[in-house]
Amino acid sequence: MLNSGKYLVVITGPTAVGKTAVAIQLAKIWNSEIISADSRQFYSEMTIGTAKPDQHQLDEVKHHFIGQLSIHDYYNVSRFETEALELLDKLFEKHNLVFMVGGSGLYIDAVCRGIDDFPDPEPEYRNYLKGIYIDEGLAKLQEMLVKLDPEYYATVDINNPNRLLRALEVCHVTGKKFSDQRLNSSKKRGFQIIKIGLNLPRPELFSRIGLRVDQMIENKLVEEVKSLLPFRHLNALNTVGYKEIFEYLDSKITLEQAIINIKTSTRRYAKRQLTWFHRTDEYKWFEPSQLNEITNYLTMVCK
RNA sequence: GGUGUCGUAGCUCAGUUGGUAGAGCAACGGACUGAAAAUCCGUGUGUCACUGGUUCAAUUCCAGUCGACACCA
Repeated sequence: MLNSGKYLVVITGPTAVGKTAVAIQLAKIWNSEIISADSRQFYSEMTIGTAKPDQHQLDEVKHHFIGQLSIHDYYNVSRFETEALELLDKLFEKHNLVFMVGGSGLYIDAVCRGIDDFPDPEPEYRNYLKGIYIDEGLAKLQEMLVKLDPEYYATVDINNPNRLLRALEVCHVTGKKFSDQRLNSSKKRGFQIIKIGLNLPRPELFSRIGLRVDQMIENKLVEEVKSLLPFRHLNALNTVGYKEIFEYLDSKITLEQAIINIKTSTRRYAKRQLTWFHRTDEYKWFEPSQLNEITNYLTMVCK
């Protein structure tokens, strides 16, 4: 049943552009709620380094998917797709517009167009593959994949260990070729989707990134990271702002250098986000200050 | 003041037995369906400090100038 009066408004853009503030303003205007699509703000232990909305902002508008996980939990895009869709069903009972805000392009796409169904990975087998990668190198993984799934091998980036590992893992768990199951099809959703991108001229964005990193340090980022030191091997902590402070805590670099490195990594991350968002021309782009224009646009589009 | 070493990409440096130069990092561009703030790929952007000399040809050799550092006074 297609519910044409329901709209998911996606608000995205590079890190530090000012998505949170805009989303809160819009959600207040429509008296609605916010689904976060930020793969690092999920974790309750990571607050300062992920620039989560502060308590005041969280009190203004109901947010979902902020701090609902522990860094010790296993999570992935597919689960996010399922959980976000379940939640959207509920939210659309009360709201015509629901806002999804975040910078994790893959997670946004999973909600908007879906992701193919695969069984959950087996941790033991994943570790086994990782062991092979470490002991025998990339070439061994390539050799394994070309035998199991030559079609995928021909199209995949064979220098990217993550891609190879993933494909091998799926072949093993399902007993079928990865390429036969990777349909890359678009699923129909029971709501309309409106995509808004926020961006700023590069120098302005970069200066905001610098300021925000300085602010994180003032807000005691180092303390937060220090408390997570025992868990540094966890995937959640393979994150900009945390990696660099770990190096500082290891006395490999000075704090000053760590701060410079965080700014650099964040700029590069912002660029990667933009590359992802520009894959499609589905986004209508605004500057974060154009709240009136965005509001008018939404009013016009959401009938 | 004297002697020595150095001055090459945004940064750290390599190199050319004389034929106008290349690595890492940064920067810039891109890919990406269960790790995605992850992971991976591509691109060299240059008055080789300056001025003169030798030479067919100088970033390279020689002299001077300037600058940095070290040591000696």
